[in-house]
Amino acid sequence: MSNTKHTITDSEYTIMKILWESEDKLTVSDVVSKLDGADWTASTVSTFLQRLLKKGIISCDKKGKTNLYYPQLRQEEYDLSETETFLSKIYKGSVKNLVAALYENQKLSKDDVADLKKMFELG
Amino acid sequence: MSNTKHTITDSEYTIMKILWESEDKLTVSDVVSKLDGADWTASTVSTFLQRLLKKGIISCDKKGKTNLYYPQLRQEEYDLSETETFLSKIYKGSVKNLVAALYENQKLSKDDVADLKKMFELG
DNA sequence: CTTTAACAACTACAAATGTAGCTATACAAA
DNA sequence: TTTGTATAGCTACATTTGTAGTTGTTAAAG
Repeated sequence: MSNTKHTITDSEYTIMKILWESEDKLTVSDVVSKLDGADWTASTVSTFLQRLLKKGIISCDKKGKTNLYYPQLRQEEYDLSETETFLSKIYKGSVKNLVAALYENQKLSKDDVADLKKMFELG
Repeated sequence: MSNTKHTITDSEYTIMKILWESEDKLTVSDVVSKLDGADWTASTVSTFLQRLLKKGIISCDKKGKTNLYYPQLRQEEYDLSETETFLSKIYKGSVKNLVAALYENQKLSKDDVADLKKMFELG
């Protein structure tokens, strides 16, 4: 329906992962304390949350003055769409091409190969 | 050594694909005429080429006044690095996770599956 | 030799992105 | 009740990205 196809930047994605991982709705400082690598100020995190809100990718409830943020988009949904974009950009849309490229460049461990084999033998 | 790790934007990547596909070094208007979807002016294409030059991702020779552009980075090299960045961002670095996600969401055709199977049986 | 078409180089500018500082307010501690 | 602390809601600003106009020059065409 509403083709409000907004992009999520890398920084925003970092925030989204935190929201997706959490069962509960989170405040700004909840998010800050869950930041791992990135050390952003609360102000910065707040800006990213505002931008995500504006894009309709998250929502929030108000508990008094405090905002409680939560996703409006499921992670699988977003990840799949990103994956398809990526595959068509680099691999003409074919996973096979991707896997082949990694394989040919010894980027797959024996375990990877074994796991993939197993996965397909059941299918 | 020189950690001049520059990023290639989507538009720049479109240009790079054209340079990679060509055997010969290309002028601005060669590139323009090879543009498929995107219709950019020569000016725009020229800007992208200048930026790629500045990033050291391409070089050019001068033939009189005209510049002849060509890649300084192999496509496989770039694509692999992009792929690894992508995999770690979305799939914890594991191709298996990617393939599994696509598989579980019926994003793989029977042909894809057959091809992948074959690929691993030989490995 | 003069006009023109092509091109490089520069300048420009709006939108998106990364990053954070203020300010007013509300809630909790004292 | 006063005071500190967290927070939301601006505002701000540099950088990157997408996109193109302008200018000066050169090579080709006539």
